[in-house]
Amino acid sequence: MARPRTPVLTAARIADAAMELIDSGKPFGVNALARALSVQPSSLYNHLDGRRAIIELVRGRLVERYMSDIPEDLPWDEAVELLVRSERRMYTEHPHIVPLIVTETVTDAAAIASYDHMAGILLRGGFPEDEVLVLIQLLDAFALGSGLDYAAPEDVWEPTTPTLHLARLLALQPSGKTRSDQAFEIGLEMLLTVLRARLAAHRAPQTDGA
Amino acid sequence: MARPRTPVLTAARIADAAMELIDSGKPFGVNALARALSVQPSSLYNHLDGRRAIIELVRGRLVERYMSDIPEDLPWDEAVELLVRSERRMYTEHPHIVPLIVTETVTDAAAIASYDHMAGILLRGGFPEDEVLVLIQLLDAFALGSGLDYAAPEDVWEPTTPTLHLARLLALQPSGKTRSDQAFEIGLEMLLTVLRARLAAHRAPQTDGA
DNA sequence: ACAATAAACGAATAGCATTCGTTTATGAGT
DNA sequence: ACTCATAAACGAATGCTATTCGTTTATTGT
Repeated sequence: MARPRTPVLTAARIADAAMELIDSGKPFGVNALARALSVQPSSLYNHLDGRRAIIELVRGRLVERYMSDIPEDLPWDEAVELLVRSERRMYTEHPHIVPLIVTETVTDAAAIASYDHMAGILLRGGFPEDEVLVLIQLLDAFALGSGLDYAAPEDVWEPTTPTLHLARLLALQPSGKTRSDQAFEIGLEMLLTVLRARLAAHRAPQTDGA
Repeated sequence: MARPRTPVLTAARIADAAMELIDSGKPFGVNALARALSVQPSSLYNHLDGRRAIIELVRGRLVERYMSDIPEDLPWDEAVELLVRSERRMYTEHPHIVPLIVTETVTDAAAIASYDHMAGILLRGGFPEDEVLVLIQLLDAFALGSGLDYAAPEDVWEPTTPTLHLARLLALQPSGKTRSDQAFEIGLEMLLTVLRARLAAHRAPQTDGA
């Protein structure tokens, strides 16, 4: 086959198929994706720059789907809560994307824009410039870890040797997902609490009576 | 060559070579490791169970090296601080291990023991059983993220499109490592603060005047 | 109409992890 | 001391992977 009369592939079609392949749980790869599209692997390179680009494309799709539509006029802490909840939902509903994106540099425009959005929220909230990045990173790591834990807590820790506590704590809770939900709520509440406290401390640094 | 008069490989030798290969920054793989050991890839399987086992072995080595020797009689918050600092140092001094271990289930005995140790500290500190795991996960994710950021902040976010804040915040600080150190100190202080506050709330749940 | 580009294929490359059969040396048991 | 199971190496083979390159042909722009 040479150039087809009507194009077989599009970045969008590739992204859709990639998401489907990833969500199916089958191992993701360029060749496997080409097979799913009934196309030769090399054909994909006419539309994309290889594996990493495909993953970034999928990341962008998900970010657009889950992280857009955050109202602009919310108080900073409500906006942060909404963003973290959205990000976690993204991971819990697409858990197989997580191992693929955690090891890749974020270059996708929508994803960058989302982090930029978060930066703006924190800056407008009053956090100092040299703190915003670490806060974003902290919240991001929390959302990511929660998503991973939701998908498969036993895929995080798998004790083979006897433990004093860990095995019991892992087995303690009823359903893994209910437990993970509770854990997420606890963690989110803690993070929001500490953010609010820290902001208050910045606004009134003299009140610690030193 | 058949069986050599004196064994060429040992699990320890393999682990050493694997650490060296990983730390060198060259791509890690079974074949590459075998090449570094002047051995056929298949020979490694006489001592180990493949790639994942090698990575877990290296994880264990690092955990033993960095996470042991935490005094038993410290107050819980000092012990937590020491553990998180140790873990972060582990990642900052061996950044290339991070992408390898984040996607692998923790099975190594020493690593499990370390998390178990942390669980014991938090339980003895007075945290409720159904909170300990999420706290460990939060601290772990923080240490991991900090280590990654220290090694290469530009490997986390790489804006290609113009941003309102992110690019400026990334470029703001002098040296990446100094910035990352400050970020780590801020994050750690926040986490310890929120842990102490939460523990106090557990001990005196009636004081919120509901 | 013609040239440049776009988009497919197919073949080839170089790497990967893993398995299997073969060889031979070592160590244990009698 | 002899035998035999085991240990530990090799080498070949398998079936993946990502990527590049040349070829073909259809479409698009001038």
